[in-house]
Amino acid sequence: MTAVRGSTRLANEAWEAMFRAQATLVREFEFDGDWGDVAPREYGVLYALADAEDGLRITDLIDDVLLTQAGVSRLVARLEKRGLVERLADPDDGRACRIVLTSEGRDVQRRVGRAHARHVARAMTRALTAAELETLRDFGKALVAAAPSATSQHSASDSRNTA
Amino acid sequence: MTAVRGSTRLANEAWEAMFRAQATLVREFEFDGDWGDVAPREYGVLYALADAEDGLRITDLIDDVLLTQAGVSRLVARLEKRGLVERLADPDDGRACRIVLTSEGRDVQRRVGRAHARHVARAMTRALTAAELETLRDFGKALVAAAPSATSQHSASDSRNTA
DNA sequence: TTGGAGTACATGCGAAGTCATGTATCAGCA
DNA sequence: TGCTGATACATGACTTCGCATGTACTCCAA
Repeated sequence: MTAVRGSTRLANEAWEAMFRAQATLVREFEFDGDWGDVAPREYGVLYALADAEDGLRITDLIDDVLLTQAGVSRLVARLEKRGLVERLADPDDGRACRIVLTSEGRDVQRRVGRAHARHVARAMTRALTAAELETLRDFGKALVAAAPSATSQHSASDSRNTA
Repeated sequence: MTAVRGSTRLANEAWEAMFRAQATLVREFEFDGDWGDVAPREYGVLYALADAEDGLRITDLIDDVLLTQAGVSRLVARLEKRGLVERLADPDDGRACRIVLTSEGRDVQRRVGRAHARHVARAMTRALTAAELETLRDFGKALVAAAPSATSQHSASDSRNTA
């Protein structure tokens, strides 16, 4: 009803601002964060696994670390070689494997996670108030909720929901 | 100000929501966008160059495409080989080069840019109102403004402590 | 003017990612 | 049961990126 034309410009400004903010902060976190010897993407896997009681499958991790299936497979292989995760056979599906944290992997996740959370909190609160953070969180959730759920780039028409 | 403890959780929720939203949309744009034969990162270079009358230097592009100096150098070399950009000698600095769009590069940028802008607008407006987009844009700018400005990691022996 | 430190860019090399494809398993149907 | 297509994962070939380093140029101070 209102001017659709003008909102295109506004929408792109908002996207670009969000994009740059994200990029800027990711850089800051990568650069002077306490990552120890785990790369940010590796930490992403450990973080995702930390909340999964029965482990996760390779395909589940794809959405968490923004990588292709092949990339996740190799990343998990590296983490396994370093003793941070373990590959177990999936009891329900002979093709799949369940990735779980080893106790060392859990230690690393907790240690890095705490430092990272502090860093994130510092970066966010130095710019936004609590009320604004709440609003930003809601915006983020709304954007994800409004997105078409199929994210896989191999099976193009996978319409399953995030568990 | 308010309880720092509780706001740590909120700040991390906001960060994660923003992170996921960005990742989700980037995926969507990459997957079913009209990129033609230019990768998203390559488009980032063309986009940055589109607004620069006198071209940009390699070091200017670093912040735009989120790559190291070496990465930008190679990326520009590829684009040059494909005839989309051109390297000119910088009249003011013999070490530097000014990257400018060729006419073909400008065409590609415009075509891809229009389609991309429409896609971005669609994704943003389907979740947020105009007022919310404005707020989100302001949040993004605030986050960038509050960040420690120079995060250049391209100078090899920069003053950083490897933990 | 000149020597040394700093900056802009390029490049060798290894790490890490994607694409295409292969193997094993699952699911549905005759 | 046997056949067909889809799914989960691994892997070879290739591309791309970062780190370390090299080269050429600029700037400044003595």
